Amino acid sequence: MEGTEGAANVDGDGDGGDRPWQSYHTVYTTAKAGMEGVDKEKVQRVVYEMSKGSKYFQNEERKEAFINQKIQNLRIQCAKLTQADLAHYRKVADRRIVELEASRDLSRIWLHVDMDAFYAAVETLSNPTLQGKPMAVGSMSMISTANYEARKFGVRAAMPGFIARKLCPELIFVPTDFKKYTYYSDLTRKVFRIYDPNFIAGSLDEAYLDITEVCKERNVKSEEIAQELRAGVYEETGLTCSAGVAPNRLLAKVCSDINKPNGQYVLPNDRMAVMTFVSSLPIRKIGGIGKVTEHILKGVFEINTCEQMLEKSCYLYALFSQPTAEFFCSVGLGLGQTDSPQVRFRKSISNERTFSATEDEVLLHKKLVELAEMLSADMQKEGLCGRTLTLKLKTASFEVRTRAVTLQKYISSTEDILKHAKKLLKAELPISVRLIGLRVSQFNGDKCSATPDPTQKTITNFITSGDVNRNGSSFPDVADRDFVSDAETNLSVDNQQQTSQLDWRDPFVGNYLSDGDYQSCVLQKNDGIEEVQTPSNDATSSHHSGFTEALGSTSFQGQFEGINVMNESKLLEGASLNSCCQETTMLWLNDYKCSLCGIELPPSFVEERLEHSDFHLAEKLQKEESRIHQPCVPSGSPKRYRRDAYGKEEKERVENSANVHNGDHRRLNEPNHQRAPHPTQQEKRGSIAQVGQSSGQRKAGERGWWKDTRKQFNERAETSHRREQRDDKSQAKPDDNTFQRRDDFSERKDDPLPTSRKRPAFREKRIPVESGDVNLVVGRNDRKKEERSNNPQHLGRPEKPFADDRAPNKVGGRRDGFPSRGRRYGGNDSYRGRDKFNGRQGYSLDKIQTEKWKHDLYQDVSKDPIPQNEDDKIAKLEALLAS
DNA sequence: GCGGATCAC
DNA sequence: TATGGTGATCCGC
Ligand SMILES: Nc1ccn([C@H]2C[C@H](O)[C@@H](COP(=O)(O)OP(=O)(O)OP(=O)(O)O)O2)c(=O)n1
Ligand SMILES: [Mg+2]
Repeated sequence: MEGTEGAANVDGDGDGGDRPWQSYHTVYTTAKAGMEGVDKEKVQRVVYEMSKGSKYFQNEERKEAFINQKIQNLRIQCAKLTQADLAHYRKVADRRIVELEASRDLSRIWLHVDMDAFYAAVETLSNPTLQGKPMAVGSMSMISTANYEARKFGVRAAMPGFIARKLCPELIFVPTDFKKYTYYSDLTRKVFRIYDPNFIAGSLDEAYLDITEVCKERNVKSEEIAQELRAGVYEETGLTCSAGVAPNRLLAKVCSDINKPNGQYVLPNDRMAVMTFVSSLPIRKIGGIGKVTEHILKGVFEINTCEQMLEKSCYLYALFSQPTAEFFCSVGLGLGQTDSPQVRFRKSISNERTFSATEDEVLLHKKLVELAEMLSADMQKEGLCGRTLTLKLKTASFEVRTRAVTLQKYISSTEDILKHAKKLLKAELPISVRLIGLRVSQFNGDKCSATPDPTQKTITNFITSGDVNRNGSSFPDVADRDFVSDAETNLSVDNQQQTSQLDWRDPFVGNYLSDGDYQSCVLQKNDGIEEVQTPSNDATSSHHSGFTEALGSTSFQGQFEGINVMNESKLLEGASLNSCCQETTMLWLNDYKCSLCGIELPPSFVEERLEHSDFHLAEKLQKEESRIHQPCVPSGSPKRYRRDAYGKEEKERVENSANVHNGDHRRLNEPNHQRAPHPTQQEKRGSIAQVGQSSGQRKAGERGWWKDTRKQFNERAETSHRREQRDDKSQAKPDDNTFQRRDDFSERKDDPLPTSRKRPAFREKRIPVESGDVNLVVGRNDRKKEERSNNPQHLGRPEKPFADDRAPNKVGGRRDGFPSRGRRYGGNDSYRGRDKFNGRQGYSLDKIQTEKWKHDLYQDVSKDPIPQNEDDKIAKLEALLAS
């Protein structure tokens, strides 16, 4: 902590200037285990030298500049807070903290186990001659992970191989082999199951086990279980792993990293122990707090440790959304999830490929076909059908773009996917890209293994088409019906003859619409009826889908719930106002909240308030005007128009034939099912790196700082129980292979119940800031707003890698072996917890918006935030906290 | 619903 | 020469 304080005088950070290599984006997260003793500065310099000037680097710089701008804006907002504002947020924050404290659950014992240098260790098992030599799994382009010998040189996961080789000329590269990793992963899970049949598998190499019962039944200490478990894993696989034990998953994960290579650390279920542990813990160690979040918290609030989250809590509540601020505070309290998450199903399936940047349309088309085929195969393997297709492109300059369409029909066939993907791609066309990806989401209920073939589809479409037409959305078919594609083709061809668009003839023959087609689509639509309807349709559509989701999906529930709450609160709160002068008068309730939208705006934000009231006025005028004029659609540039037309077209279709389609699909889909959900869950790892550099202040002591922390933790532990939590590496030496059978894992089925915390919707606070404007503007041509970050799911997470390793394609060149696809999802789970403590945050600084929860906060404080019946409890906790 | 972004492994 | 792939979630529109 001492070092931490020093960090307070951060300043602008020394990037840029004399030591450009220290810019935080060049910092590979060197905080990972095994980086002790590494000359970080040297690594930084090498990385910088090797990257400097590259397109990749330039893009990183661009992103960093953007974030720095955001930091600036946040600082400005901070500076604007008056004493009164701070007092207000102080109150809000304190109240929340007390409530969070009240939710602390120390009854469970969680163990997080994480294999050491997993892929590398497995490779070493296969080839013992690699032992003791610096080695990395991956290629010259990208490294998946590196063994500890290599880490001494600064080599690490996600680092391009050519840079790694620069750092360590003798580095041995081993290609990835996911089958192997999966095999060993299964072996480890077999051991995990012994201690917790419902363990939560994170990725291939990590898992969370609730060992509460085992400890109780066998009357043994958690550390003994950890020892035993690790020994068991070693015996079964010949691989070493590390474990962390704590009262919740978030901390267990942090603990498993403390004595990382082949060690363990136990954090007792004791509040003081937890608070002490967390007090000096760097925020970056927390899953969900990544490079950007760390940079922002450090840059704006000078927060380096979890404890400081509490110290700055009022600022956090003042500048971020409640869920975000709450997450941060919960981290400061060392809270995390302790329940057993419910099974979750995958929400999307995707695939993407990187290749040498090209603008060759034929080539791109080819890629698209391959992706569509693979994706379709994966979907059918799992019996999935989805209605939203998203195309992802990464330009030669590393800028990522996504374009999506939501269809009325659920699709899964290569043809369907391709048909729409081509349209999306074409709209972006002339473009030089280095990556193309496809993703399908919005699954039909869940599974729909049926519909795997054209046959059924054809029938469905046939029926569908009739309905669609009946509804008047004539053109629409293009997008949906498969069989109709013939018609579509014809149409397309015709148009092509008329309008042309040679470039696309080859690759996209028949399926693609030329610009002319788009236009005619639009025209047809207009003729058909639309425009007038559009407005109302949109509204309906939106509402409808929202409703549906709320009913069917837990994850979205919160959102809608939130909206409802907002409305209600509006009504409640401003009842007297709303009922009579809602539209005309805007008041600042309690001198903080807008009576119309609920946004909270401190009195000191004079300009913002004026702007805000102007906004409502404008809104009102606009409404009135539209009432008079009605619809009419302005169109932008041709290109843009094209896209819009496409999207709108789809939307309408959804509306018009939703019922019919749903019926059909349901029938088709229901049948199969089987998706063994194996709820793997995972957590992220918070270890990391050193952005430290960027903050000049702690540069010197940084490495030592955390190291010391580790030492402290160990000492403390030893002192109290004298047990060596740290194993000697002696115990395990991954040498001989021991492989055996495989197994599969089980899943967790408990249903957790939603607990207290409402879903974190991570919005930010939205304090209007004029500076926000600046920010927004900063965005480039298209837009770009600000950002946010989020999430960790210390919970579920699907598993990713999978054995397949399907040869990635490469176009111009090489290809690396990465997990190309994550099948194995058999179940996925990924849950996420919408629950409590997952990290996420959103930073923004943008305009103003109505922030519902903000109001909630306000109400909480000024009215009656705390449930009566809990007063006592709270009071007690308060006393506890005070002590 | 869409697009941009973060995070994790 | 050369900077990955898969999935989830958030936020502001
Ligand atoms: N950006 C990343 C990070 C990790 N992995 C893969 C390779 C790792 O072997 C595996 C597990 O990730 P870990 O973060 O647990 O890293 P290791 O197990 O390799 O090392 P450690 O000993 O630090 O756990 O996931 C990857 O492909 N890409
Ligand atoms: Mg690991």
